[in-house]
Amino acid sequence: MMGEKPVRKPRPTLMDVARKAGVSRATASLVVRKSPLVGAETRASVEAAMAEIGYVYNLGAAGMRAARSRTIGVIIPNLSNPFFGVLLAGIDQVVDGAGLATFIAHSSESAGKQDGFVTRMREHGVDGLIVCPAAGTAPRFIERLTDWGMPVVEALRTVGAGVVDYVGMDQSGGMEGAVARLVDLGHSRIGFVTANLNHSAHDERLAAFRAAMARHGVASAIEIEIDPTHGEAMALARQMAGTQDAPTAWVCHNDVIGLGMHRGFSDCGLVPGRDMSLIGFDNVAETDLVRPGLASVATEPVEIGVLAAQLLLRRIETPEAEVEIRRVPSHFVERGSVGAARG
Amino acid sequence: MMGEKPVRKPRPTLMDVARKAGVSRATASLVVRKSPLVGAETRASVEAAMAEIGYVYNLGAAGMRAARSRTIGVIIPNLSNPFFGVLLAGIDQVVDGAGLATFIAHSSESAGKQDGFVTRMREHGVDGLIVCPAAGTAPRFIERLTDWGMPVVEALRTVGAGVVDYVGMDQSGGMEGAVARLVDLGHSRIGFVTANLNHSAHDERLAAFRAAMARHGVASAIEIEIDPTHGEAMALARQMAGTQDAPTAWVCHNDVIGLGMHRGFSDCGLVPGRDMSLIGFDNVAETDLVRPGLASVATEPVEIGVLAAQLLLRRIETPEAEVEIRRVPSHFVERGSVGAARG
DNA sequence: CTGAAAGCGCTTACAG
DNA sequence: CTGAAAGCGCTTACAG
Repeated sequence: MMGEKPVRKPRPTLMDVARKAGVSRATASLVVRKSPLVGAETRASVEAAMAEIGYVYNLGAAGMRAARSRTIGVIIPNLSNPFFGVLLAGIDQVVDGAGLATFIAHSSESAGKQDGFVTRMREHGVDGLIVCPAAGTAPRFIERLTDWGMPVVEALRTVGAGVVDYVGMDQSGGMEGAVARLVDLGHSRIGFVTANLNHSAHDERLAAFRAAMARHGVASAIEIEIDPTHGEAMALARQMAGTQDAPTAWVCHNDVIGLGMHRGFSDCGLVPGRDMSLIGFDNVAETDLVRPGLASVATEPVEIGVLAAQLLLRRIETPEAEVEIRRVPSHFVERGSVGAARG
Repeated sequence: MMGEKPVRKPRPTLMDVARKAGVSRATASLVVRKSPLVGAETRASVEAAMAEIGYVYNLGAAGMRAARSRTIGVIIPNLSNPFFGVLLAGIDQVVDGAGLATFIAHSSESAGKQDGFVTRMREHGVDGLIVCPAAGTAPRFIERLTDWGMPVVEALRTVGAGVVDYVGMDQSGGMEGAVARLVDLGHSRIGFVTANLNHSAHDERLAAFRAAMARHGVASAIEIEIDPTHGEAMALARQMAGTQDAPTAWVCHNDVIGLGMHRGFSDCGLVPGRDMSLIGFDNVAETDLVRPGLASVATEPVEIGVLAAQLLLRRIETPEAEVEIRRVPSHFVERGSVGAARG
């Protein structure tokens, strides 16, 4: 058994490998780095030596000389939101595929924690950073990173678009689809429920809503800002259920709010899609679990993650490349929570 | 503006700091490491020098000599499951508090990918590893890590319990509560829906169910294994809705299955809690969104993450410490999906 | 509290 | 393709 003496064994070095294989250390180094300069026979014997003595490449030492760590950092504002888990999976897929490792940090929407992380990541010598800025992050945050010469890509939210690469979603396509469908169904009193978070995606969604409403010649009945939690959204729906002349249709900043309102209306005996229409945003898996299903706007977190990682790798490779901004389209997904307006 | 020449500036070294402050490099090093050996005045002047020239501590170089990286690795099988996001937040909280950074890797339940990650983490010189083993991981996986002398803690699932520290959940408390409540309500035909995943938490849940059933003198009506997806669970519920003598109550391996069955039964016009009883596992936030709410067994992902990180830090500090196994209690949470058995 | 020396494990030119 | 030398930026004893 163990647990008695799990003492860390001294790791063999490249010198040990070289000695074992009867070559110089430089040659062994070339083999490790898969250089084509080494002959097949030599390579085989070095690799055999490595296997035999249990050699482990020391990336830290290599990086110190080579001035790169084969490491990137990712800063995520909210790990409890499944949306970010999926985004992370997309990033990981590309970064891992390129042979790099990912540091993760969880800002909990705190710009202060975020500042600390950035310093730590820099001390660890990350080759680049993907950041989804915490709510309330100042543009100064990104400037500091670029002053350092740190390759940076913003994802989902931006405070420095135009200065660094950015991959966000195009809110307008999905929002237009949602509003157009509501208008088609005869709704003219349409409300928007936004979240009290200060970040670009929030502002863009609200702006996209207003633009779509204007395009269809409808005035927004009401815009309400709440904490983006199930509980707050349920409370709002219960209140609205008893309100005279409340909107006949609601668009919500995200599915957390949409699902909460769905439950709140249902608790009051109102059926979404019949008594009022309800649309969320993000199209998370749970929209299919409630009855009737919650219509939503689909965004592509995996694709956004993949693109962000690709842009970062490019930026690391080519620091002087043009700043690039990518917007991943969104589209409306209809479900039972949407129906015709009632007289 | 930038985007033109974000060339990485050469970082100042400790030698630069020492020169600037008029001290030796060793003294500067002591200041960086917050050693008490340095006088207040000297410290102040060194710190001023660091600030002035924009010094950034090079953790890679420091770690090479000190033989520790102030870095740990975490291997997670499924980032799309919000449960793991929350677990990660718990881990991060402790690790970050201790001043270490976290590498994350996403195995997607693949033991093969997992092997690759472990090698890479080792090359990066992580000080320790928290692993939630992918389904199907062989015990050999953990043995290899301990052979290397790598500090390891298993979380949520174990293939090497007794050999390394492990923090899991105690399935039995919550399961007993769930089964006891069903029996109380007069149910005698109780089914269990398990997931086709091969890992310890899966086996434990099934065993806990059987034990609770035996304790109450009930024979399981049926045990069914499915893909743990909403779709499969919905399909199963629809099938069961039309089955003569189907169980009057169901316990599910997790909330993904529970929520899927909830929707499936509802689609057939059956109301959980009235026409049959339904209990999930994990108590995710979404259990409160469906109507009636899905009863579930609450486990504590944050606490499990916190404990796992604490055990790892201890193990790194004290490699020879006794192997420790911790089980975080679970408890039954009743909601509307549970009701009296009908004649 | 400080200085000079050696070394952590690798890569980078540079000469063969 | 190979070898000997220097250096990446820090920490660790060790003598003052």
